[in-house]
Amino acid sequence: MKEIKKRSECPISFCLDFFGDKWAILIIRDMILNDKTTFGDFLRSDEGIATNILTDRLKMLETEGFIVRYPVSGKARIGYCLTEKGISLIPVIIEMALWGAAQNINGYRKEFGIQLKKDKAGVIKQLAMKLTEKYITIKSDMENNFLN
Amino acid sequence: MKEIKKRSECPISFCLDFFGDKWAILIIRDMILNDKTTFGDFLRSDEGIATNILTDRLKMLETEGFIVRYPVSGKARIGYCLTEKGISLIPVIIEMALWGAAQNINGYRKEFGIQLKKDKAGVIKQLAMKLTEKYITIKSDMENNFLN
DNA sequence: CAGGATCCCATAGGATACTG
DNA sequence: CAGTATCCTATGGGATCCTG
Repeated sequence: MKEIKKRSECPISFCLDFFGDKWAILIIRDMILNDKTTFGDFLRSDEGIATNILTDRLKMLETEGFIVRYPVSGKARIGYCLTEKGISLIPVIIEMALWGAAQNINGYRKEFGIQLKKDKAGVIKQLAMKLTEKYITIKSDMENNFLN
Repeated sequence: MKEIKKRSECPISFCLDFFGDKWAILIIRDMILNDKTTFGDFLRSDEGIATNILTDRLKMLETEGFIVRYPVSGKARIGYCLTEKGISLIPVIIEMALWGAAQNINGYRKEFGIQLKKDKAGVIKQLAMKLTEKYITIKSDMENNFLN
């Protein structure tokens, strides 16, 4: 598994050492903005991640405490959900989205960029609430199943 | 020179395709937060960038319009300065710093994180003003030298 | 469908020595 | 001091096939 190497005590460098991994962030993005939860969901993103890379990054994100695995019913029997630590990345992701949208005005998410500019704090709060709620539900479900 | 590959139309992916380069961001960080301007300055950062990598990234950042080279007097005859495009990265850098500081509370920049939490908008504005002023001065200097 | 296993190669980037 | 050049190795990651 690709491991995170801390190169210095600088918080920005620290952030980059994790965050600099392009694939990992795209998975987080998909969870935050696109409501994706399963292996297949992530696989189908436009950037075209390979299965071995996806497996690797999901493991890494789980090991580092950004996401948790949980059982689901249906064809895909595994889901992934952001933890509090994962949710804490929302502001960084949003700031990246704003910058990317500003540079890349023809991108298909121009609307999203504009919405963000209007009400960044609101969007962040709303996303965080939604994801936290989901996380809490899943956590309690898992604890209950464990007890039974 | 390492080239930037755009993998999709997503603004976050777009941001990552550039921003995901850990070395490039550390150079930008040094310019924004540590007032570094010369090759030697960047070389001396804690993360220990190699000379070939540094050269490569400086070229890339210049090509992509994030920085400009300018002549200076003294031992180091070349300086680097952020353009408007480079300055536009401040909010992303700051958000990363905040996240990094929150995760890595023992880092030597805890104080910086706390200051940021108290007055993020103010810090961003102040940094942007300072850097813009510098950029404008250097730009007009260079234009004058070119005319003479 | 989730993910493991393999093969294989392009390339990032460290170390080091050199130049103007 | 600001790069250049070269060598060399680790590894990221694409493609493909396999399994429970």
